[in-house]
Amino acid sequence: MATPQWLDERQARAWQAYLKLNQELYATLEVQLQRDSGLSGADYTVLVPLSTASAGVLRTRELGTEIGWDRSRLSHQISRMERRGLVAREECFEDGRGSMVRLTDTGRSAIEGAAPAHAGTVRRDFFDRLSDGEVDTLTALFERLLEGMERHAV
Amino acid sequence: MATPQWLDERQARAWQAYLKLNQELYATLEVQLQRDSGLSGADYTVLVPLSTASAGVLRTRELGTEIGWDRSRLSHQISRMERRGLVAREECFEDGRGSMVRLTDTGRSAIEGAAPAHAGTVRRDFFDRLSDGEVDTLTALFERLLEGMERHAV
DNA sequence: CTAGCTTTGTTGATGTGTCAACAAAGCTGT
DNA sequence: ACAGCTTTGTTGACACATCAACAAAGCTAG
Repeated sequence: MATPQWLDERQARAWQAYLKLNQELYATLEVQLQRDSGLSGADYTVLVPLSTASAGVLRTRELGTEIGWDRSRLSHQISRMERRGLVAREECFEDGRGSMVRLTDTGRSAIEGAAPAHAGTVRRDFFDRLSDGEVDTLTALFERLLEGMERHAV
Repeated sequence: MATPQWLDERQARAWQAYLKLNQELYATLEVQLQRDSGLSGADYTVLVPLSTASAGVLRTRELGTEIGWDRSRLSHQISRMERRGLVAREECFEDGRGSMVRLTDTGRSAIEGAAPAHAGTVRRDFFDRLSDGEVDTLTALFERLLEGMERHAV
């Protein structure tokens, strides 16, 4: 989404920088993750909550809520990850509609192997170039923007 | 890409806010574009440089460089857009390997119809919630981060 | 000139994201 | 009990992104 005119010059420059930064940062993280661990960003996003859940099992719905994905997207992703042995589907006893996702040993090794280098890349390309004060400034601005959007989305 | 532990608390919070903001903002823009103009974000990105190019024609390679896409991604996207009549492929006379992409009348109407509402959404969810000083701060930080990444990418 | 390398673009395969349709189970009011 | 609504999850279709293989044209050194 390039968004040209209809923004003033100051805004256009800010917007360009924001879009470009996202593009570069996401691409870098995706490549690093894939190369060093064989995981995609989508895999990583799914594995993180599973790895911190007690027993490595989560209700599918919970998992989806936690990462902000809808049911379809998550179901497709789980199917692909199941094929590769990263997770396993299990029956949900409390609720016959539901299903559980279990982190396999393979999946746990993958996420534990991937996390340090991933976080290292985030630090190298993001936090190491910002002072503590700047990080706080960014956090405040991002959270303010987010709050505004959530109020709006309703 | 959720990135949990391995960042300190301040960093984790900043990173979460950044990821969430991107997710919300991109989703909002995508929905608004699609609903109000029938264009996707990918369509929009391709149409913008075409709409400002003289005669509405660009060398495919130039277009790709401008928006930072590789040849394959662009070729696939052009094929989909060509099917819908938004652009047309033409022969490149100066260089027999190349090809040109022309913005059709349909494509021009689409981008001109879409731009104001798109920019309006960007303003509403982003710039209207930031002071001029904050916009400048963000621009400076984003550009600094970008510069660091480009140096690194080599 | 021409053999080999580079540049440009297309294609097919596969992973990812969104949408609409569907099915099964749970819930609610009567 | 049960009809109708909601919740949860899966599936198929299609748009989008990435990668590797390929082909054709240009370039360059001998």
